[in-house]
Amino acid sequence: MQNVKKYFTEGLIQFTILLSLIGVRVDVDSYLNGSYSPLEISDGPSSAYIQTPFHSLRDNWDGYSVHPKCPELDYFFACRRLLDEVRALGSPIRFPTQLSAWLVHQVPDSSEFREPPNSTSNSNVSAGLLSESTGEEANDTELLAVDESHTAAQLSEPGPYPSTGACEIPNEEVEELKGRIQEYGDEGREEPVSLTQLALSSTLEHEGLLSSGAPLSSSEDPHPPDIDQHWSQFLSLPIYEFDDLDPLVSQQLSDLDADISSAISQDVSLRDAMVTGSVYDMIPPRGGVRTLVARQPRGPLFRLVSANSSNLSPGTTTGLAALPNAAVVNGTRNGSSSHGALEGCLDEAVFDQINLLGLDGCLETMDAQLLGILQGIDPRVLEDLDSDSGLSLESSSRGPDSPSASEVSSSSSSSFFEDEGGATGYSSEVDSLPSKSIANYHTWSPVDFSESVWHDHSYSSAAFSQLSATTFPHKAIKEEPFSDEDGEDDEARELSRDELRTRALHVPFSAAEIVSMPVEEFLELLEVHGLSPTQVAFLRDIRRRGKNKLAAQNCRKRKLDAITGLQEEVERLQAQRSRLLRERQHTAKALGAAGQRMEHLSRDIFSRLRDGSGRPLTPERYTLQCEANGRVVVQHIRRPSVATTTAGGKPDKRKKEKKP
DNA sequence: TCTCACTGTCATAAC
DNA sequence: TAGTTATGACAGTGA
Repeated sequence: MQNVKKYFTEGLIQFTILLSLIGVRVDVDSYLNGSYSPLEISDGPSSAYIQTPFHSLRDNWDGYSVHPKCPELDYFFACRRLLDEVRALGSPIRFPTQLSAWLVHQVPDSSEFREPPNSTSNSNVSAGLLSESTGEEANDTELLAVDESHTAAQLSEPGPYPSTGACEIPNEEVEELKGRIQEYGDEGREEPVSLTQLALSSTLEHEGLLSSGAPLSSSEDPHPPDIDQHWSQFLSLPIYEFDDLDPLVSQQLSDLDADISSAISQDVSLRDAMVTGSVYDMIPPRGGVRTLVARQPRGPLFRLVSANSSNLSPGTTTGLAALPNAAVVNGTRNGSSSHGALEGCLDEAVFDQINLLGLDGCLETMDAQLLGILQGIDPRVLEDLDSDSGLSLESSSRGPDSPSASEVSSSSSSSFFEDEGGATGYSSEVDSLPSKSIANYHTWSPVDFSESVWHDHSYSSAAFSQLSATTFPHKAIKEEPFSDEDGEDDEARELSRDELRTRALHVPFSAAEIVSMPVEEFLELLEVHGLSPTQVAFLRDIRRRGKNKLAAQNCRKRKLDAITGLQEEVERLQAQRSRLLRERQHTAKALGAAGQRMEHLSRDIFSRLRDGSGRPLTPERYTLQCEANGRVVVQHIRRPSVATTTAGGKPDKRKKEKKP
């Protein structure tokens, strides 16, 4: 990781210094504002430039977000060219990136910053970096854009740069500074808080990405002209793989090419590049056949799709849409070199098949092909079906310790694709498919190849009906789009048994399709293909289980929603109760206070009033009444008041007083 | 090893 | 009557 950071920083520093030497201003702030990366990739006549902001890269990588075109990247191409030239100079230089930015900023009036960039200033900058780099660390190492139209507003942005962040540096000072930079470059890694580390610390935001990427510096790059390609490869790697790339830093770039050259294609079209993680779209049923459009997420998928689909006519593209199986070719572990041969085999074969088969032809040939395939089904499959058909098919109650567990596991999922070595799981499936079933798959191109990769045993209730987005590009793909054999095993584990069986039976529909298709289509399917009773029962079980699975998911979701709603209702009612209790207490206090004030006022008033005989009126015998017109009258209490606040003996006194 | 959450499946009732 | 939906119950699985 340190090496990668070193190379990354070196490139930026060299580029920056070069530009500063030739008097070109480099606007880091534009990059800071735009969060553009200097690491744009891709070449070619299509100009489908892909910008790769590191912030978005890390955030969106799981979502396969490929960044759209950005016309402002024209700056970056010039920048990149210069960067390549700078890298070609060799001579690694260690220097904080932010200091580089500070160096190259130019403003007409640099009076605000008079301190020359000497070692003291370096220390100051270092301190500034230490104290302020946290707010800028997300941006300070990404892009240096040549921007002659740099505005003062941008320059005046707060940041770790001295004053306005710009100064004019004489050439001799630059030379001196270069020497110091070289010194720092030689010493930076040994210093506890070196400038290099400071620069690197400013890249903490991208540390995960840069932690173990490919070598970036041309100083150790035996193939400087290939730097873009290496960058492309570097950027094409998922974040989680970067830690695994540390050893690659010390390797030759040729090795790197061999390892990850397939990770991304240079000739990827924009449309391919825009493909996101949602790799499937459901095509409306046509002729009783639902089709899946396989979108390739990225990596070699781009290459395969772009290389092949570009040769396909619209009709054949439709054929591709009708052949979800083709996705397995590309989906077979993107970037996994271990499957390169298999990919090539499937790629060529399947796309040849695609070229031969259009959607129309596909539909017409399904029946005949199905009949042929059903005759060629692996006897073990039929045996399994015979022994495990109907509702008791593949009961989940079989535990691993059950005597039938191994039998079931081998018969239900692995045995169909298990090679002689007994390997199980996804890898075995992938490995064994070409040897045992590739012929059948070629014969049955419509068979759902895609689910060899984007299988999911969870029919997302919302997405399953549409078979879009969430069904096949399941979480495993999103989490480990470039995973190795472990990821393959995960995928194999996530491949539902029904999918496996469906595929093993070479039914021209995936389990998802069988479940989602209308009953009319399903019945038509059963009739048209002339399936055996066992196969009919199998398909019905698939449909029943799939629907019940959806129902169970919906049911559980409803239950959870109900529970959640009830909990929220309880919380709401509890809060309401607390509020009402508080209001009641408050009201009681207010009422008591008002009663006391009323009593005081009454006593005061009565103390001032006299009856006809000149005796003072007592509140015990008289009361004040407010009439509707606002008049306040004194009324004689004719009967004892229940609500009186006087002592318990007073009513008796009133009674006594009233009696006379 | 136990617990818990999640999931798939089966059985059954209701529509 | 067949198909679908809803739901309880059970078991497997992984954290």
